Amino acid sequence: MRHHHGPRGRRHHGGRWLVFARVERFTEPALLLLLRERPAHGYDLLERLPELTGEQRVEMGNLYRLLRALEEEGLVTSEWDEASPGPAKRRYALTEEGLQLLDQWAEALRGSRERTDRFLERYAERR
Amino acid sequence: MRHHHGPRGRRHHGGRWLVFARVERFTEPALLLLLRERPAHGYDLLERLPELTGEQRVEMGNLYRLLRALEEEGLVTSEWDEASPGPAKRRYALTEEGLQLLDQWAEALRGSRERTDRFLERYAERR
DNA sequence: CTCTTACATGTGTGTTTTACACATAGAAGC
DNA sequence: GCTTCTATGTGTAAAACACACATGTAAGAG
Repeated sequence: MRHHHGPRGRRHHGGRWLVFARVERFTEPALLLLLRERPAHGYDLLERLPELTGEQRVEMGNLYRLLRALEEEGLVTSEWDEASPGPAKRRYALTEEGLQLLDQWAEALRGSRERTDRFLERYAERR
Repeated sequence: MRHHHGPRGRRHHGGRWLVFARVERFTEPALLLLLRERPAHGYDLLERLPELTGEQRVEMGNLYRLLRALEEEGLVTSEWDEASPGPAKRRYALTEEGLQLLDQWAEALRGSRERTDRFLERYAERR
């Protein structure tokens, strides 16, 4: 069994806290941005996501589920890529709706950045 | 029953997406920062948190649970405040461990800010 | 004195998100 | 034949979050 996860973004290690702060559901906008640059399949996105997320790996299981969820919502479309060699791959492309969602994510992320800035400024005061 | 929440940070409204991007578990560092400034009780923190989180209200239920969890971990201490008037209030104060965790959160948030910046720069390219 | 409102601290629980383990299969190199 | 890389998935438990509701003190209005 051995299923015991600690709290999400932090753990105690070597007498000191190690914290990793992430934006909630950040893989979604990261995915949309990569797909705006060019259509791609899941495994390809899996390799390119860490450039944006800063994590070693994104969970592949959740990634594939997210892609299918986005397709159900009409934010991306997909089709089996018959042409290219190797195992069958499903090629995803951004829709107009997905592009609009990406725009909204970008605006929301500017807001998040401002809040983080305010936090850090307030943190820097009164040391 | 009527318990159906949509996806976390976004909803479709009026033919357009409304997205709100938050850092995971952000109430924790916000709480620690407020407590570094001065000891306070839960209800007081509840009113001052939106300055940092940017949300209308933080869920009070989760806030009180978080405070007790932080105490169990030795990050804050508390005692009933007998002196002040009104309903009994539990006054929380930051410990040395809590202060160290706040420092790590601040560093992690600088990392998150940088990743957000990179995302937004990449988003701004190739319009 | 009774009623309402503000203060203050909680519990219960359903839904969503994430982490981790595991399954399946084609193709390429040795 | 065997292993590794590519590629797409399923199962599920823990954690995080949203929403509803419970409990009790005190102050002010009438």
